[in-house]
Amino acid sequence: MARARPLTRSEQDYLKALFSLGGLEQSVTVSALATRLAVSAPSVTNMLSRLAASGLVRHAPRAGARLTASGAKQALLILRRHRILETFLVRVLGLDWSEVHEDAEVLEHAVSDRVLDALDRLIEHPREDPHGHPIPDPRGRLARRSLSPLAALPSGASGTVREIRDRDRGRMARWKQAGLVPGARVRMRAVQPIDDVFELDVNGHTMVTGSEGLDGVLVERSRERSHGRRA
Amino acid sequence: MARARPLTRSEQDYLKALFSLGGLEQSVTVSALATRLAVSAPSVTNMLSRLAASGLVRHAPRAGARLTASGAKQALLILRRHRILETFLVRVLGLDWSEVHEDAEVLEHAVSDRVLDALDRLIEHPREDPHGHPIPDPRGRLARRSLSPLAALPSGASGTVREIRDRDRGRMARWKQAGLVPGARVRMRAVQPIDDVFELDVNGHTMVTGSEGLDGVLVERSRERSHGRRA
DNA sequence: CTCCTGAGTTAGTCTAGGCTAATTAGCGTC
DNA sequence: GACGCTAATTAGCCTAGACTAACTCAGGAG
Repeated sequence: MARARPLTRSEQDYLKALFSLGGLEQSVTVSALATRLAVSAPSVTNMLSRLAASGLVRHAPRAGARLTASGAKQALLILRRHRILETFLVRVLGLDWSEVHEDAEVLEHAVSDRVLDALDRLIEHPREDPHGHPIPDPRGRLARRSLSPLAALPSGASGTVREIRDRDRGRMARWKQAGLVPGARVRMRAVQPIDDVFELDVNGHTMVTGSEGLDGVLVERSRERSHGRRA
Repeated sequence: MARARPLTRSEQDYLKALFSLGGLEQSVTVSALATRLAVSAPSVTNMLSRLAASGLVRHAPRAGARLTASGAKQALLILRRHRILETFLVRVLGLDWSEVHEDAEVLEHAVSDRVLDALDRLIEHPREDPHGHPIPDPRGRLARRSLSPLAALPSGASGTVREIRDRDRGRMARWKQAGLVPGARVRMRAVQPIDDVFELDVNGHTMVTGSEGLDGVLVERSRERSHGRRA
């Protein structure tokens, strides 16, 4: 429970991964963490017990790990730094939103609170980062939204892209080129589940694609003019 | 001589300290480095031999260490990052120039080349940082200037402040308040070496001070209207 | 009910980069 | 020329955080 010293870089990375894989409730397996962080399973077990000793995670042997309230708060504060940095990198430095992730990943551990606040002020306290992800507030609270994967949109339904979650830079760049960015209006023209082919309108243009990674695109369903087969 | 992997953070810090204490020519003692970096002497010996093995410093046992050409280049490139960051922190984020050093110290190791270039572009490729220090060019070349410590100015002589080198934040803040910043015009009204009292005009205002730390203020002597007792 | 399999843990090693304590090498003094 | 001071080096240890190899346990197949 005693956690006097500040979190090390690795500790922060584990907390972030834990949050991103399991959120606030779900528990995450050792192997999922190992894959995500590109480390071996023993490294994970080892770090988890240390984090458990500081009261940041709960770790039942052979049953995965889950963030405690205090761990979740830390994770959200790191996420906040990450997203503020990404927004800065894109909006002020003009870097490409499909490529800033790695930079933010490093800087989030290096930037002092003073500099972070100044950056946040400079970009005028945005609520969302360039991928459309909501930015936690300074106390670590995150706006909840109910979004669905683009691939789950029934044919005929339409919505607005809200988040891009993919980790594949190439794919993100392609999507960006196709106009599939946060804020874009999309309509599912046709779904052929057998062939795994999706035909959709993106801001007027038609796009045909397989489902590969399409669940990394989250949309907000539109209520109006719902002439699709909704339940 | 073999140096495949990128420099670690500590290695970079040692190179920077070596440059700042001994420049390109002079050799630096182990204890000076230990003091500057706030580590023990054995740690310094240890790191020096590693740097020597990578061909970045020359280290004769019990005779101090000196940068090699390649070490000097690395040091200057790090200095470049540091100074670009300080300039960004002051000019864009509006932080106080007497307080940005620590932040730059951390960020210089974290910022990618891509982000550094973008920052440099944003601040329009300055030649000097907010303390007046020249910024090395992208190939690690530093403009040479001939400046003298303010305390060495004979009475009657005047000049322009070019650099503030102090590491004491409080003192820097005081100087800043008194107008003793890069670009300020100063004239030495009177020097009383016995009492260690200096009386000077700074941008019109008169300032009386002891020599304490005054050699951290570097001025460029004016040639014109030299009615002081110059040699 | 036993056995196999695979996920997870334990044990032991490595590297970077610190540390303290003990030793050595010069250098100045007498 | 011996003495002692201080700077530097050596020796040995520590922590964070990784790794591999070897062991263990729980859950599904038979």
